[in-house]
Amino acid sequence: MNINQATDYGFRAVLYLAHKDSQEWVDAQTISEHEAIPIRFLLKIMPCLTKAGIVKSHRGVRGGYALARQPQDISLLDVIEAIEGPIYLNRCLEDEAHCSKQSAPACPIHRTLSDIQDQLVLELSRRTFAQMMQ
Amino acid sequence: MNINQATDYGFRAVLYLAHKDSQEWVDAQTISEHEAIPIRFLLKIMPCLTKAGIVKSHRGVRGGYALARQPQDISLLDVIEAIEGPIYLNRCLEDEAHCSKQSAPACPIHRTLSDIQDQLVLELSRRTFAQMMQ
DNA sequence: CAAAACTATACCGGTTGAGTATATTTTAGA
DNA sequence: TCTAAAATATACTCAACCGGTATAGTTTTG
Repeated sequence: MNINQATDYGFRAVLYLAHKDSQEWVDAQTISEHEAIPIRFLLKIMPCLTKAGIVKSHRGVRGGYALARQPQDISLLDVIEAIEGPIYLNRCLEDEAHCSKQSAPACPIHRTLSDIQDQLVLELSRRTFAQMMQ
Repeated sequence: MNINQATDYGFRAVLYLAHKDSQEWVDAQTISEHEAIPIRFLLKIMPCLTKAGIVKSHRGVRGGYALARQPQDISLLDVIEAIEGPIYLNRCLEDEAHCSKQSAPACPIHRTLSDIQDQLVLELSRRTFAQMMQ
């Protein structure tokens, strides 16, 4: 029941870029040093963020990364889903076939967890990087 | 970011017992059959629930399990913590030493996740098995 | 004392997590 | 045009965890 380390590093990388001018390319080495993220691991994480449209990248000499959207338009949920995929509190909420009783919709546990998951996802989508910059 | 299968089975076992008379011992075989839980796996999970004071057990002939508390006094959180231990959305929320920047309290990401974790835990503690029996 | 039940512990195969390594591609600029 | 700086793709490693099974032991009733 937790966020993985790659996602945590992703949060930090995005927050770091949020403090920079979005016209300026910041290379992975710089992010790595300032945020204490292993460089090779960071280089594996960043493409997830670019594919999700959170960050843009530029290769070659003087290349690097910059935010692709405004900080107020990037939520914690965006980063989590970019790196880990969708959130499911229980595997039966991902695919009802996982319920060994084959009764997901009628199951009160399923319904309760579904409610709580919805609240969690909503809350994560409300928290933006703009809020965390202050 | 999810609840594991043992916990899911734990929810079902507790909910099943909640529908029974608490004076009556229900054996693992019966729970296993009604809730479609692999018997040997269930037998590994149940001691977590007894140690947490959620369920009581009785060995020997005509032994089994029964709830140790009223359904309205058992929350989803109780069962999760009994089986998985405490909830931490991020490993830095478990132990600040995990923060590679060594700045957990000052970190806006840490603070935000901490807020969200508190909300999640509160919500899980509000949902009781009595509510799920209706 | 025998059988029915729970308990403790160890094992196992598969998957995920965290991170490293290597080779490739793109680009700016000398 | 060549070189160096950067990102990308892919594969690898090693440990931990997950889901489940197996074995042996203890307690209790009748």
